[in-house]
Amino acid sequence: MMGTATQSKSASAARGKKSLVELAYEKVKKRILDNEYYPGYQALENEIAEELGVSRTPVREALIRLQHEGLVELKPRRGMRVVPVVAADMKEIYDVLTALESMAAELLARQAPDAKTLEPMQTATRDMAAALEKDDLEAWAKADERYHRCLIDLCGNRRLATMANTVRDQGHRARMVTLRLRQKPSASIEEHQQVLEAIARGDWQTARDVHYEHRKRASVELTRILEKYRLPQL
Amino acid sequence: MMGTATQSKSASAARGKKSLVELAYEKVKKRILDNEYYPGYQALENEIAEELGVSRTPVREALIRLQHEGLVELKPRRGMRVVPVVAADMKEIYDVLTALESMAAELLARQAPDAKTLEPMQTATRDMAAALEKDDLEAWAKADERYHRCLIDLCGNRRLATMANTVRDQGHRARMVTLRLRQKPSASIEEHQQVLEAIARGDWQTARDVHYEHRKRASVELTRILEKYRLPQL
DNA sequence: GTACATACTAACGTATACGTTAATTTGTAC
DNA sequence: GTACAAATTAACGTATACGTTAGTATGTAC
Repeated sequence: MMGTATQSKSASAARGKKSLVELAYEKVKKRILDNEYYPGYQALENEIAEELGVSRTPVREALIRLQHEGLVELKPRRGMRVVPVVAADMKEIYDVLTALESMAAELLARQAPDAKTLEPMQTATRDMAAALEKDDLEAWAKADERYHRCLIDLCGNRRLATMANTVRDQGHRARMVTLRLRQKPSASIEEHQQVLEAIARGDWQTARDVHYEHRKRASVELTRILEKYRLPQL
Repeated sequence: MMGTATQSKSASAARGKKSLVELAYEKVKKRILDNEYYPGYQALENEIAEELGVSRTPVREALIRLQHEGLVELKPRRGMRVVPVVAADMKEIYDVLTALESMAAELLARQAPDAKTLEPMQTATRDMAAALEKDDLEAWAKADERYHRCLIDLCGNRRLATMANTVRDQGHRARMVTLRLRQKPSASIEEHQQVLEAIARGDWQTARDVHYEHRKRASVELTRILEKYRLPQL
């Protein structure tokens, strides 16, 4: 069985420029975010290693990383378990996002960036409007995510960006599931535009405050839906 | 050499309830925070493993964790390197702390906690005043840290707490070094008291805003000192 | 059938083995 | 002495080995 998985594989990995740890990390993470490894799903280190055709070592390191990022739990004899997200978790996640992103909006506004810098965010906002016209919620969600991702990338604070990305990933599944359960998310577009205008004119207080309210509103909306539909875990 | 470090050690580790990874993590982290492994210090996985009397495996896992927490860098052939903190890093760190802690103050205030809950923070603030009377800066710093740690622990958001602790550790060394270079930090005590009062009466906006200004002030003060004294890296 | 003791299994934590390759050293030409 | 090529070294990434032990299965008494 799997006799071909010899050490000569390490050579191909080196050529491909990616370590087996990174590979395992990305694959497992993708499966979790895509809901292929559903909440509560369990698997042993061995199983994943065999699935990916590598030894336990890189899988183990990848799982440890995913554990620290809050996507899986590692229990001594039970392997990894995809951590389910409940309503209370979602509130935590959104509170952290609110804090970090409104700071990002402030930091970006303080730089009073030119139109060219802000264009990715402008484009994302326009794409959201276009997607909503066509009732394409998937596209809307993608554009929305792009907007938020740009914001934290542009703010210039690497530590903040890493942390915000980590918690956003934690809430990814829940956001996807609730996408179809809520009203048309039309308010977001207007709010994004207000934030963008404030940023463009260097009005960091307004940028911060409006973004803060934007996230807070989204948080309440989402939490309410989770409770209304009694979604126990996502 | 080190012939006694056989696998039978794993038994003793189990008895002691702590894995060798945790042990290595804590020891290396302590040495970094205590400035024993100074900024820029380099060491190979092997060296640390031998120092700690364990094999490379747990050391490696501990170092990877420290890397994700921003305390060390791992470079392919050079082992680990303690990452130096420059003025720009300090600004990043304080901006993240400002964002997270002012959210923590808000969250705590929204719970309108009773006096008993807030007592650890009250005590910490009083200890700060007492330490300052005696010109004991070490004690002041410890009490100050206790105040901030209590705040984020009490706010109830675990994710926020973990992240805030991580970045605070990143700035630990710099804070210690600058402790003696700045004016008597007397403003902090008054500000802490204002935040506490706001929290106690459930005034979450004031709690948030005052704490925000408190951190911002500290950030500017610290950054200015780093530049004034031309401290290149800490 | 239930309750408990014993034997067994296998997953993990850690140690060790090993191929690859970046960094260094040695060597050579000019 | 400098510039470049060949040989050497050793650190890492990954695979494999192995002891410990939690969890399960087997067995026995009632």
